[in-house]
Amino acid sequence: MPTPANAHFAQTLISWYGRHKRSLPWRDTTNPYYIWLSEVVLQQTRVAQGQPYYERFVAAYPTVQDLAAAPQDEVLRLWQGLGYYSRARNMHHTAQLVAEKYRGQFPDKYEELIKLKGVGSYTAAAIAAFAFKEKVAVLDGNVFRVLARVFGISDDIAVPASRKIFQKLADELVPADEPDTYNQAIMEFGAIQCTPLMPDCLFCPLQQSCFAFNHGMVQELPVKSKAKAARPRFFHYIVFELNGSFYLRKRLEGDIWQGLYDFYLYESESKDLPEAQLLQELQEAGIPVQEAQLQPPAKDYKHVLSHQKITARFYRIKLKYPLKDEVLTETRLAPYNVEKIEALPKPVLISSYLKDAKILVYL
DNA sequence: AATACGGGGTA
DNA sequence: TACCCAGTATT
Repeated sequence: MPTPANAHFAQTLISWYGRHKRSLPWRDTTNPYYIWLSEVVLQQTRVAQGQPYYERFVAAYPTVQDLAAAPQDEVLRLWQGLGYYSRARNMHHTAQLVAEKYRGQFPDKYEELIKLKGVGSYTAAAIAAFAFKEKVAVLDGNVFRVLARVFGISDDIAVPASRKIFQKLADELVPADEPDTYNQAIMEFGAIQCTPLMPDCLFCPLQQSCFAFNHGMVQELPVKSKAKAARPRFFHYIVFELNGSFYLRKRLEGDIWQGLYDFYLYESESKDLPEAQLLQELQEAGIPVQEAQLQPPAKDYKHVLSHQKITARFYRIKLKYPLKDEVLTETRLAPYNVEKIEALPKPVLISSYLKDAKILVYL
């Protein structure tokens, strides 16, 4: 049973939610497939950014069987631009498992859900609560923030060990009768009212009982240690062109953008790479290129990820003859015409270049 | 316990 | 430009 204080906390949030909740497509269903889809899309992603993707996925794949049957390239292409592409790969994998092994039925318990690839503690709790009304607490960034402020918890939310503290409290707060509404409510409250930067404390229904507000610590909570600086990387892309087709290759495991397509890539340790050295590298890779063929980069592309700061240059080369088979095998490059390129899943950096270079005109 | 994995929003 | 956001899998 919740303590009176806990019951008040939950009731206050549920009441606030009734008045302030946004109308979002995944809130009108208890279909675990749609709820799972929305939760995976929304991992590490703002609602405004994820919603169009969710709608496109539902339209393209109305059932888990539809998603399971889709080619990976198509799934990744729909995911293009959302980032953290392992989400899409794991989602696809899980769709195939559910379709084939579970007869299209998602597990209906937290303990089973969390075994699915791409479903961690947050997503398992979200599906269990929203689709099956299981009494489990979701713990996402919003919940961390709201609990840290209201209850005055100063543990660093960036360190995994703190999770136990927050999870225990979150678990105690969930009301047995409406875990679904309560979990939606606390996340929505964090996203709209108790925001990271300028929380609306003036009109907050928890103002009176909020530790952070009462102690002037709203700016200080939650405590979160800073991430280390992104590592710089320098990419030199060679864009081989032949009769209106361009050579691309699918990226492998072990680096960013696994499963997405880009060009022949030479990476250097520092920003500047003499053209002669680049030609030398190509020569050694079995690709004889004359200096005259090489169209120098128009500009530097800066592409910032949370953990890497990429500077990219694109060198376009019009070939007179196709690349040799040995080279294609070695580099895994293959020629694609413009229509094919459009359909391939590509990193945003590659899409930007394709647009600037007027290779793809609609994006 | 620490690190890798995207991209877009805001001040 | 600089900083902010915050789930899952892997090491």
